[in-house]
Amino acid sequence: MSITMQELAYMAGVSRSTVDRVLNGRGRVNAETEQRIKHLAETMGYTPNIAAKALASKHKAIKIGCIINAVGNIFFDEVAAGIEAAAEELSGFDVQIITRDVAKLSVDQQTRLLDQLAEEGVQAIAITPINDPRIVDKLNTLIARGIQVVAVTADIAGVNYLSYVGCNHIKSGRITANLAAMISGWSAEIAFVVGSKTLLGHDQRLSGFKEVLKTYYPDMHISGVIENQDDDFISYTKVSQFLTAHPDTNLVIFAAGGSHGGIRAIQDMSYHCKIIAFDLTEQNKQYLEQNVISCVLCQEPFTQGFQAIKILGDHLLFGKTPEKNRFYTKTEIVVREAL
Amino acid sequence: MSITMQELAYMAGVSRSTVDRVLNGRGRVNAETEQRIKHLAETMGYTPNIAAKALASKHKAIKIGCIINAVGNIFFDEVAAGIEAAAEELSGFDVQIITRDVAKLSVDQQTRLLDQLAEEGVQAIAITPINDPRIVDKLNTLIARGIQVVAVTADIAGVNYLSYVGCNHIKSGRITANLAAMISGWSAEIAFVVGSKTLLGHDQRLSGFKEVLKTYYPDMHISGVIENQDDDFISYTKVSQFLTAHPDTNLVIFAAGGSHGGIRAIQDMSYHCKIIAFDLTEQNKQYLEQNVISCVLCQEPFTQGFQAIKILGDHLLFGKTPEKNRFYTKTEIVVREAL
DNA sequence: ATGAAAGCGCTAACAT
DNA sequence: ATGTTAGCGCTTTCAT
Repeated sequence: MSITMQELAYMAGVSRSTVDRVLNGRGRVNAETEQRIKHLAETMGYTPNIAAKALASKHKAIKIGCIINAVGNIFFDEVAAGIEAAAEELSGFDVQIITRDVAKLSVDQQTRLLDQLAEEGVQAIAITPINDPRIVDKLNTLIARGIQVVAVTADIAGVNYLSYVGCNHIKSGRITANLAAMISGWSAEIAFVVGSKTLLGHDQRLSGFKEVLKTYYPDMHISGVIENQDDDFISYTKVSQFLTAHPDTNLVIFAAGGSHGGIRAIQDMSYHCKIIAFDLTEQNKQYLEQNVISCVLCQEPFTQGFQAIKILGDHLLFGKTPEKNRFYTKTEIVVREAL
Repeated sequence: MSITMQELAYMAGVSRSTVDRVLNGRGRVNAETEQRIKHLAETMGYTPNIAAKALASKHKAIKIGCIINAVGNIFFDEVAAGIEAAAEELSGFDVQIITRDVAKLSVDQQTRLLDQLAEEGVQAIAITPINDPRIVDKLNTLIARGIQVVAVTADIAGVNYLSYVGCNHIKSGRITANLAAMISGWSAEIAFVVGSKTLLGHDQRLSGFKEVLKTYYPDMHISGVIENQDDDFISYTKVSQFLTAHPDTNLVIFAAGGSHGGIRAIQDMSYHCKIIAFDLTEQNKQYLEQNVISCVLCQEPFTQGFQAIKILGDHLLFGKTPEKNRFYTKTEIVVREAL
């Protein structure tokens, strides 16, 4: 238990308020006194009592807006649960989390939602941003207005975020390659399914994957990249066409949504191959249980939601700015027995 | 932000203290009043303000003793780090963590340390207990005296713990089997290395492993179980002898310490086989990087230490008793690219 | 530029 | 059995 402000004040021969001003940068303090107190706090190893802070600043209301794609997707359900949990941890403060979740957003819709949140007076926003210049502009405008933004799950370039929270896609691609090699005996013909090549995350994942194949596994080849728009039916059609055209494929990797449709195609063709999928959806769980999928890679969706809100709360409440502006979640490898 | 005690008191027409007595079970309160207040709190959805609680009970000093095998073992270093982190989170309360860490403990030594801690007046103990009847007795005696105990990492039977925090060994064994099958194409001759068959955890892990082989993988056989006492040199000798005697072994699983010695033996013999090891020691990391080990299984040592203290703190400080008295950590699968 | 005082929600003596 | 009072360490007015 560290020293208190009161004690510092006594030692410095000033009042508690002055110490408060110095330590919280509220200004209006003699420069010399300021230095003296800062130094004192430093040498005495002062750390603020977080409980007292919480109690005292209870009336400081903060509003955080959230825009995540939540409906009917277990991944985002978990993100939402993480947000919930973080909000819970912030109870005791006057924080209000305004969630706007929609199944699938157009750029227009997302822009509109952002404007709405700004109007409602949020001081911070957690968002899974669409990779579009208009969103970049909009976010930068809001940031310029003093609204803090954290990007969750999806990263886009050109925005001055407080932080990005989500998967390190390159690394997850590399891990996928490593795993793919392990389960296929270092030799395979691979179909790599992504949502869209223009999606930053999916593309990076593919790059990471390729890098590792090139460096370590000369006998593993990508026979093709399939884009399924994260859609089960497109997935069904395209996978089925692809496998007909490339019957030597013996490993299919779903680095995207739509694994359900793709796997159904494989089963309907009675095609024999190994499968790796991403995200622990209900269907992927079942496929795992039935040994259809070898393993599923997860990206800690709960943690993503949790950390996004935590970072924002810490910033707004305690003025903490995260030292690195990227918070990477782990890529978890889930096998049947781990369910 | 929920309703406060003060408000409840006003609504019930009593004083704050009475509400406090009721809600914290301090007794000395009219049964009828008690019911009324309880009901009121319930219907109004009262939740205590944790920050205020922390502030007010600052002077309530608590002492927690820790006995873990810490010296020179990265696994327990991580456990210790978790303990540290939890203690940090409890700063703001007057908690004192007394750590007694020793390299390797005899039953006598552990008993003595327990007595010492009791004498120092700890209210709770986190311990990695030795599986011995004397320890069981000693712990139960302390528990009878009102000292709360949490078992970390190692579970032993017959003790009325507040909770066990650690790996689900059976499950980790099952996962190991699953993984082993994946990387060896569902067919292998396996050497399974444990510290000691009499160690509850290691034995359970072996059971889980066997179960899965039996159910799912008829072509995978355990050609032998090696006991290495978690010692690198015993490991070296025994593994080397075993492989000479069983030259068809093509997968070695180190479900114990001493993987370094065992792997060295394999390398010295220029023996070719796949390897799975437990715990991310410095050496295992290197072997992973060099593709000597296929993958390493981890058991979240940090989380183990963290949760042990958290459970104890929550109990002592807030009277929370965990609903389930087993907290299982995940079995993490780590591949080279994940390092 | 600095200080004094009230209050955040709760606990723990100390009354009654 | 119940109420009163004084803090816990901090923030926030409001004086000076």
